[in-house]
Amino acid sequence: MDHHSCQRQQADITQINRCKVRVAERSDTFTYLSKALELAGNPTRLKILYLLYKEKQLCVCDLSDILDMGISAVSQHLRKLKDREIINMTRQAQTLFYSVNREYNNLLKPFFRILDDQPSLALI
Amino acid sequence: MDHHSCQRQQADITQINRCKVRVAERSDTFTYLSKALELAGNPTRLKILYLLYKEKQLCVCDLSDILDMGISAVSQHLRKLKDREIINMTRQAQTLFYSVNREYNNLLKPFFRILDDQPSLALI
DNA sequence: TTATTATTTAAGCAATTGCTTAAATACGAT
DNA sequence: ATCGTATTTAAGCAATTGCTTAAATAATAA
Repeated sequence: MDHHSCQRQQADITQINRCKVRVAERSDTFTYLSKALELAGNPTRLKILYLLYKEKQLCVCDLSDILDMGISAVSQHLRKLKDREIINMTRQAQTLFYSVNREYNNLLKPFFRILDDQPSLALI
Repeated sequence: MDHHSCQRQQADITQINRCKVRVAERSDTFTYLSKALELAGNPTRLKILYLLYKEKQLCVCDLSDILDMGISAVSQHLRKLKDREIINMTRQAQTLFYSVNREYNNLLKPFFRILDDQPSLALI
């Protein structure tokens, strides 16, 4: 479908075409990044990811306790993260431990750093 | 409401309490970051943000052309970004130009860099 | 085997998202 | 004033999200 109903007279055709190329060339990267950001953009999931980053590994039960949420609700967040391979799972007896996948640990590190640098409010 | 129905026997109470403190101390930062990531996590909005970053400023009409989407749809994405002050707006005659707010430009720079580093598929 | 513990999965539902279409607003030119 | 251009805003709706509750699965212990 065409949408170019709006063409302002001073539109810079060169700029518009350059932008179309930028987007087209990076199509896969936009998909990759937006899927990761979409998942990290939920406050509960961002907390889960940060906690896994700090503690190396946690189980659904720990997270349920920490976040004061139902186990099932947390489990479903973990499932979404696991489905996109943002986190890994390992079993130790009955307990399933989750950890952040190395690749995504690096991708999200700038945000984890911001959370690390957070000055403690407890000092006020 | 209490949710701590699950208490595995080997649960590390010290770890759980440490995590609760981590989350509580960073409550505002989690909110701030997750709101930004939530907005950047939509593929259309990530493209808009990257294009504004590269081109300094664009109007809704340019973006509509580049992304092959209706002007109204793009305008509503811009509104969400403007409401959270992720982008700024300046008028030049009839045309409204949008640009990325400096603070969020820095916050999202790691992702913009990944998009910049994207090897051109045109070379294959 | 049966029970217990730890967890996932399925079903259901209210709230939110992202689009479409149509109406409203704002500035500029005649 | 009136018209054209550029854009936002409102209304409506299908699709998705994130929770709850209840049922299913998996490993261990008795």
